[in-house]
Amino acid sequence: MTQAHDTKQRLLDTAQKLFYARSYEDVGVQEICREADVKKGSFYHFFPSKRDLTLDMLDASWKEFRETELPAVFASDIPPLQRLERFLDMQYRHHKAVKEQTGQVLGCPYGNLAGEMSTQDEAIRERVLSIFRDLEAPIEAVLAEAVTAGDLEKLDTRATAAAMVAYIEGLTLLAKTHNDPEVVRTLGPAMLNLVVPVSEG
Amino acid sequence: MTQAHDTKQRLLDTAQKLFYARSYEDVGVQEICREADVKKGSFYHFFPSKRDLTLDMLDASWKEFRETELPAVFASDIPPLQRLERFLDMQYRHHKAVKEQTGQVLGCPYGNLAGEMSTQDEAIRERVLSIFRDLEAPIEAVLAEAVTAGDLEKLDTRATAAAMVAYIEGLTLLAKTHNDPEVVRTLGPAMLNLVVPVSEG
DNA sequence: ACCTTAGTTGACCGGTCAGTCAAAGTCAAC
DNA sequence: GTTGACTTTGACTGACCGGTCAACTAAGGT
Repeated sequence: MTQAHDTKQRLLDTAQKLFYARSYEDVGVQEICREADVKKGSFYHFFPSKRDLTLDMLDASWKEFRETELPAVFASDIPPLQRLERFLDMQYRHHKAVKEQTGQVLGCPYGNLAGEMSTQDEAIRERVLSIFRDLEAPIEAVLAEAVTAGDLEKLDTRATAAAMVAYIEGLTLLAKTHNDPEVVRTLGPAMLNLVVPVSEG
Repeated sequence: MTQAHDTKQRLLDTAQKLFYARSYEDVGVQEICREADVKKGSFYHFFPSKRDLTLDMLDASWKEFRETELPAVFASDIPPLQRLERFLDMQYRHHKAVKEQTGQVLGCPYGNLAGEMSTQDEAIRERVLSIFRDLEAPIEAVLAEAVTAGDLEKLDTRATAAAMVAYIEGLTLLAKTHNDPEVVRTLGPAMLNLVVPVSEG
């Protein structure tokens, strides 16, 4: 009974790991199966296609991140702007740890997929888009709180949150290209200056 | 005599177009050859491998961009900070035009390749890295000029230029994920706030 | 005991992958 | 007008791609 659940979960976990370490197209279902110790027939018992596995993997991966990592980072135990710094620090430590384990900076699993697949698979593009939007929410909340507290001039919290997500993604891509997590540490704090004023009209 | 040069060039141009529209792994040398009307044997006469073609393509593509587009954008006919705005506007217009032609925002050809290939091919990663570094130079020059002119507080021009490249890349990836060039237009100007202060010590 | 259902297995499909090769064609220099 | 370097050609390799399928196993419900 848990065996089936386990097989499916193992496929999801393995796919997540392999896609993140390499790319969607470079990893075949054969390899996912080999690594997860699952026969190919079983793969297609659980998922109608590689693409559907990917969609499920994105949902599961983001759910996990949003429910376990994000609340801790954006918890109200420190002032709002410091939470953004904590978020940046978490990013830095993540890439540093990954580099120590694998020898490489792997970038953002969602950004990687977006860059590779947005023009190729509409469903995957939309899934990643909704993840990006999801990430904007707690950032926007923090910004609103900072404005209320008087730590920040009035600004377009929605647009600024989006700009910050863009900056994080770009920074992560740059760190991947440099293969150096320090890029995130040194350039990260500039994110706090990234302000979009309230649009007039 | 120019026939050979032409065949090679056609392969380069076709590869550039196809890689940009899709991805490195999704485009095979067979397809590049078909599209360029070149037989596969000829491909391997000119390039030892798909990877080497890609390296040559990156060199040629960046050389073209750096020598024809960049000088116009960063020309000294307007104040330094306005040149950054002109750069952003050029980006916006590019993605808008591409979307009108193909129906899709394709992102940054270098960023796409970096995201897909940095963990897979060291040579490609390094080539894109040197492109990113190359792009930082004119931005850094503009920043230095703006500081001299008193338009900007003193800042770490090198780090700020890198942060701006990161932001552009992130913005472009976000626009690709949204499949909407307007992301670049609305969020672009925030780049000008992206300042890294002079590091103390 | 029997049937259903979920899960598993491995052989199999047509097609494509990057890359190889030997032979033929082309053309300029001598 | 022949040589030799450059270029072109298309058939070929072995591996792999995503996906299919029918047969099989195991467990539960009745």
